[in-house]
Amino acid sequence: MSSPSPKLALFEQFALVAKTLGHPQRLELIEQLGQGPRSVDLLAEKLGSPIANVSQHLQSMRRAGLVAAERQGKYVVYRLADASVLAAMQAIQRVAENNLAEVDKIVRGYFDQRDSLEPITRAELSDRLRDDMVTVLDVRPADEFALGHVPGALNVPLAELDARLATLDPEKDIVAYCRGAYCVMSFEAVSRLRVQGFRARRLEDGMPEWAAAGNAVAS
Amino acid sequence: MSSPSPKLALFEQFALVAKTLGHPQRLELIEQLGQGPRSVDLLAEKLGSPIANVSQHLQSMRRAGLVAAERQGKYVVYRLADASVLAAMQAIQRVAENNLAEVDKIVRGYFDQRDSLEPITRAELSDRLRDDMVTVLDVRPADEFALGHVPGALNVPLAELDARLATLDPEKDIVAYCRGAYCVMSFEAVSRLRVQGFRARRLEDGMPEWAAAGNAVAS
DNA sequence: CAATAACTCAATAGAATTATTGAATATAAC
DNA sequence: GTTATATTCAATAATTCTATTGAGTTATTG
Repeated sequence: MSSPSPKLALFEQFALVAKTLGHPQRLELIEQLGQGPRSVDLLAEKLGSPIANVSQHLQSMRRAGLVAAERQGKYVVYRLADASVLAAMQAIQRVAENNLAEVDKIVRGYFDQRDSLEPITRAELSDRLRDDMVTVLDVRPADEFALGHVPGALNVPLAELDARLATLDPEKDIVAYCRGAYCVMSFEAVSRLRVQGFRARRLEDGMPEWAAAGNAVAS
Repeated sequence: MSSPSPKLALFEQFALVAKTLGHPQRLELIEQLGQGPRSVDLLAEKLGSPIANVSQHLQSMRRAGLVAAERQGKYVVYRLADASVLAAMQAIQRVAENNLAEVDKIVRGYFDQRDSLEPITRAELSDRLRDDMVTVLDVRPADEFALGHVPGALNVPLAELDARLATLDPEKDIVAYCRGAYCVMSFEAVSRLRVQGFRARRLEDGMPEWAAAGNAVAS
């Protein structure tokens, strides 16, 4: 805690933020919180981790200015501190995407269809939405959909995709979105839809970005 | 290295990037490399750290995709992997700036004049440069200036500021820039210039950002 | 006012990170 | 070739981080 120069003191604060972002589980928490405020309980369930563990991660994230907490009855509800947190996570993803061969390998290695990787931009989707030419698929689990989603989106959780193929209009293009840019469920959904002959693409990023871009979140 | 789900594998890669950003010394290295490629030797001298230590940090940064290295004669020259690295560092600074009271405290606590904190934007500076109404001061040490700077800037290292006050035109506004947005030398310079009656402000960010915005770097 | 649920706290052991030291390697200069 | 310089490597000890466990708090429910 003893920092002689203000420069070092500042860099220590910046490092605290970055270091706190540097843990997979905490990134997952940010991904979840990007969709809206959540209780410790629910987050722990989503991550499949012990509550005490998640609680500690959340507290270190609060100390680093990444999240804020508020008690609501018997729950403590955490939310992202502000939009800059998602921006920082995206900036980090961008670095990894550009410069780590491993990232490319993981994405390409897991999904066989190359074209399933080509995303559609938000602007493009907005255009085509006006003409009603496209079905927007929210492939997150039903409980996450229920807690907030983009208006007009159809909730088809990945687990139910096969069962609900018949209800999808094969004449329309399909755009699938998920939690965030690297939520793999949208990759998987598009891959499987294409095998079935649908014209499907995934949105370049997920719920929080699209909601932030002016599409109100329906609860 | 055993990652069952591709999702976790991806998040581990992202975490690697963030974790590697999470150390003050490595952030300082990025600040230095933001100004241009540098040898291990020079970086170690700038940071005042043992060469072996800096070398190890640089190597971990290379593994995380933050920097690239190239041997040039007996030197090994490191550079930032790409522009996304600086963007990520800025995004992290933004989070700290918005959400950590400590950052505000450090900046405001160290410099007494509040108005010295109000930065001028790049766009504003560009406008006023056309009318030749402003002196642009590069307050970095002479060796860093020599390795690359913004054309038209006057190099007045902080250490020589007092001695060179007489050579500055008191009729013109002064804009001071430094290494990056949080390089404290520009704060200090503006503060001291104001005490002497100059109309001085600092640029909202530093060398790399301004150079990236289309102002070629002169060597 | 118990009983329960949600969360935090404290303590601990294991793992990872860091700085330091001195040896090893690669290149250039002589 | 020998020497000097720049960098990396390897080994170590000190520190920090992480997950786990169980106990302690706060708030709701009956």
